[in-house]
Formats: sequence, C-alpha cells, structure tokens
Amino acid sequence: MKYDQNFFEQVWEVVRQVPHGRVTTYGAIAKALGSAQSARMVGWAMNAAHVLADVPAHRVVNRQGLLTGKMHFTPPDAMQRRLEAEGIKVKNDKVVKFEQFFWDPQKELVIEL
DNA sequence: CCGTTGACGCCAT
DNA sequence: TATGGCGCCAACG
Repeated sequence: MKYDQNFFEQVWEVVRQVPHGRVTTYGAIAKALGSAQSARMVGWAMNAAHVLADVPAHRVVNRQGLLTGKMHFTPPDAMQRRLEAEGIKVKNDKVVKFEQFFWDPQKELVIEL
C-alpha cells in the first residue's frame, strides 16, 4: 500500500472497487488497509462517505452480514433496497448467503492511488 | 487538552 | 449457541 491520504480516502478507495452484486465487511476493509483492529474506523469513514455518490456504502456490512448501517441511510430501507436491486437477498436486515457474495478486498483489491 | 462516542470484532462467560 | 465486556483509533464537543 502506498497511499498517504486520510484514512477515509483509503476506505473509500476500497469500497469504490467492490464489484456490483457483491458485498464486503468493515473488518475486511480495515485488514486490507493494515488496520485490522480498527474496523470501527471503517464505519466512521462510511458515515463521512455518505455524501459521496461514488462510494457504495450499502455494499459494506458487518461480519455477520447484518445491515447495521441501514439506519444511516435515507430512507433507512435504501440500503436493503439497493442490495436487492443488485441481486442480493436481504432477510431480516441480514444478507442471505452472505459468504457467497462476500468480496475479499485483501484478495482481489488492487490499490494504485 | 481530555473524555465520550461509534455503520466493529474478538474473546471470555 | 447467545450475551456481555474489552480493545482500537480517529473525530467531536
């Protein structure tokens, strides 16, 4: 990794590259950034990224595949609706077969800022 | 400058 | 398997 920018930008860069119809986790992103223990920071970055149109925050869920951040969307059900629009089934605020749609940034992400 | 907070995650009960 | 507590690190008041 070679970025020198704010932690937020690093997170956004990763989230931005999440393929359509796929999801990832806060922890995975944090780990990909080298701050595996700071998954919380990823969530914080997402909050800040909420204003950015090119950051699909709805594709980022927690380790259990739960849409913990849906309440931060407007409206709150926008997150689930977008995921379903991409072919991802959401049941009771959690991604169905989450592991199947999981996209590991550490494995496929290529950061070249 | 210091204390609290938070879209998380792991470990101990 | 389910619940609770602690750690981590940056932003906010």
